[in-house]
Amino acid sequence: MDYAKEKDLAASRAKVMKALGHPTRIFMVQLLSNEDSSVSDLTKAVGADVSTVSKHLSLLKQAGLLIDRKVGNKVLYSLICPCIMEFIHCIDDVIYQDAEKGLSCINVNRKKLL
Amino acid sequence: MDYAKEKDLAASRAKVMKALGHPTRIFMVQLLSNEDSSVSDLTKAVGADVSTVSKHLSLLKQAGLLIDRKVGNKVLYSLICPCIMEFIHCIDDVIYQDAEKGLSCINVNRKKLL
DNA sequence: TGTCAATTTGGCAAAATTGCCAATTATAGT
DNA sequence: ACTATAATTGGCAATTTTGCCAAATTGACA
Repeated sequence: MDYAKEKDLAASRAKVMKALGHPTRIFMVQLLSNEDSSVSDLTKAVGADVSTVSKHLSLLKQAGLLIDRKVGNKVLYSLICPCIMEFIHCIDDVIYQDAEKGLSCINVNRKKLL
Repeated sequence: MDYAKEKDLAASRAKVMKALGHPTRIFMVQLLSNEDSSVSDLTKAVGADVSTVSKHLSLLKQAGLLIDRKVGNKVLYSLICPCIMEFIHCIDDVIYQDAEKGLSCINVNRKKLL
């Protein structure tokens, strides 16, 4: 077997995952799921150098997760897919399951449905 | 504002995302969503050194995504949350939306619902 | 017990990521 | 045009990740 297609798909998916695989970046995505924010707002919230924040944002944009627009003096970033948060909540199952051992992910899901 | 809790959550989430943020690792997760596999099987599919594959697997295990069990001569790995694949499909929306510009993620989702 | 196949671990060099500072660009408001 | 604020970019050192080889470990089975 060659798996060429599956590997291509994996590479595309990995790129997006990787973008989300940094504490500061996923934190900013969380903030942006509440409201569009400027670089300076995010910089305050994150507590790092502006240049660092700016680079993280452009990486997220590059991954297809954010868009930006100029408003007055500032650049506002927004989530392209607000649905990305549902997706992130899905990851939380893995974290819970890790926290309370023995409780399978499926049970966690069932719990939430009840 | 302090955001201490949100930042903690972000860090936990980032850890899992990061584990999935590598082409080889997410490819193996894809394979494991079909059937449990041994290190040697995965090694063939991936086409890297066994030691490399073994290390990737232990990283995924460490992230809470896989478990392993010994069966005869081999170590079989399996997905703890098969639901992780739904979550991965969610990412595909971002990829599609990137491919066909102008089609928002929400529309892609609507399409799938129809 | 000895051997062999399967897997993990140690070690290391190459590559990639991260985050800060300094310098640059852009633009709103005076 | 000038100034001040906002953001991006270039550059670089420090850290982390990656992937291979070689060596050690594990367990099945003769």
